[in-house]
Amino acid sequence: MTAQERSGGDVAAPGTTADPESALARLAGRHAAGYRSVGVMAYDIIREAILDGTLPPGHKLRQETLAELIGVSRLPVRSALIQLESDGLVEFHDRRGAVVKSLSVDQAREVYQLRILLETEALRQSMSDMGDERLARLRRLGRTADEEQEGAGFVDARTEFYAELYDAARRPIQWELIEELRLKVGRYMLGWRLVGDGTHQHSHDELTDAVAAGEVEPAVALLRHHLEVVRDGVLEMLEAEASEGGAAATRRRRARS
Amino acid sequence: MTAQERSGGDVAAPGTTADPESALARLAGRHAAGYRSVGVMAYDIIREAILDGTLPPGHKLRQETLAELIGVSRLPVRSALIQLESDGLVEFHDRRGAVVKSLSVDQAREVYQLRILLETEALRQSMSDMGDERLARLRRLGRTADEEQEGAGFVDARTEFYAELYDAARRPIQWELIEELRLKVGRYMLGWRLVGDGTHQHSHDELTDAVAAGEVEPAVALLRHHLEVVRDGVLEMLEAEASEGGAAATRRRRARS
DNA sequence: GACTTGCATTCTGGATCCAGTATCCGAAAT
DNA sequence: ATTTCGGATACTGGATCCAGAATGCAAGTC
Repeated sequence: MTAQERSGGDVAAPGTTADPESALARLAGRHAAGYRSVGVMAYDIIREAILDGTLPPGHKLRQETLAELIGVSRLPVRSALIQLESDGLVEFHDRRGAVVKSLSVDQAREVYQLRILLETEALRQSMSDMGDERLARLRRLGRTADEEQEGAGFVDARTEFYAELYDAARRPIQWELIEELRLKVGRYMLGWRLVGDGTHQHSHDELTDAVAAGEVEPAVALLRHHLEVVRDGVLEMLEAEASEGGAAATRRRRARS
Repeated sequence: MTAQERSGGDVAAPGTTADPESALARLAGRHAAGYRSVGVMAYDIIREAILDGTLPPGHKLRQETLAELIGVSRLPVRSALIQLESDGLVEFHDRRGAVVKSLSVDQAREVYQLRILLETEALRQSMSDMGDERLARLRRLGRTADEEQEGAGFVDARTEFYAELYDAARRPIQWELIEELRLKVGRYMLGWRLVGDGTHQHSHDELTDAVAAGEVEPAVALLRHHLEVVRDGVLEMLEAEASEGGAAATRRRRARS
């Protein structure tokens, strides 16, 4: 019972989400199974909680609360937070703890600009060296990605698909950069998808077809278009959130450093 | 691997030769001045030690040794190592500690491929929105970068120059990615520069001229060529090191002044 | 009644301490 | 003599403990 009523007055004021505590506890339960080190478990749990919206942007991350929620000491939590800072998901305010980093509209635009640049190039290079067995894997993964609907599995399936599409094994650094960018917008992506109309459900399959046919420019065009559609959705959502959420943010007397 | 470390140079025997120990101790001295947190100090020290070659690739990083060398506890060292892992400079081997990550020839080639892609694009965008005062700063920084010769200042000056050239302030994420890539090859860059013939000493100035004239494609060509030259130098060095140093350098420590 | 200042609470960052495990060396057996 | 098994060593990862700093509250004063 150490978590007082502060949750009502401090951070969780915008009542859209049920309190992060219980949701995060469930996450911790799912992840409870064997991990080699609790540090990476804490990292995975917090990371997933941020990505699926359990911990919304701006949320203050108290080390002790997270620690007892996950069931470990504060130390692995700190390790996890440091990693997440390098990932660009959380932000440290000197001596005042960490908060979930939020993305400005400009930053989101920048991310998609970079993703288009990097991923179209990755696709070109990947297609210049495409074998049969990679193609088969790609088709299987694409189908799975199109089928998976719910949160965690959906993200994982998509990730595997793109890892294969961009030949992550042979271009690890390129893939690392792309993953970094995808991570930054991951939390907003999911939110967008919930309100999406499903028009682009089968984009993976289409893309795979073009790749299988060896038609580079059409495939690149498809990919670019897909990214642009997602970008527009995310930007729209962010802009709405910025104008409407501005009042709430002001209500919280959060001073910036 | 690195049998020499365990044989005695690592654990005890202080003041043997000009080992990483003493060099790192000097670094720690330079950095001793006021830091808000010792964690970031440890990070800076170890990072710099890796980049300037004091801690060569493959070197085993014992937490306790680093801790007492820097003069802090093991905990901030761990924090620093975690951050450096995210930066791609060190590598953790489960339960067996961390080592300085080395770059394969393929990975180096990939890095430069990505740098050319990202940095030429960054230059194009930056030049489409170039003001007078940015140009002035750029010229000043470029001159400084061409003048600075010795290690630390050289790297810093170059970084500032490119930060201005690519308009890091207005495109923070793009700059972040570029920095990440530069970091990965930073350690090898320096080694290459020591044997460089100085032909490209004034590359910053030339580039600034083209940028000032507003000639986009010539400027991009200059930048690309510069990167290609550096890439070839680094790759050449890495290949030589891989073939000749493979057997000898593993067990025999590399003497560095 | 409002503002300022001082004190108490709380939370982060750091240090020390403890347990688990991987490596290394030696001894014994084949 | 070589190989394998067991114990000792030592290092990493985690937990608990401690100090410093920032925030919030309250009391006193203008």
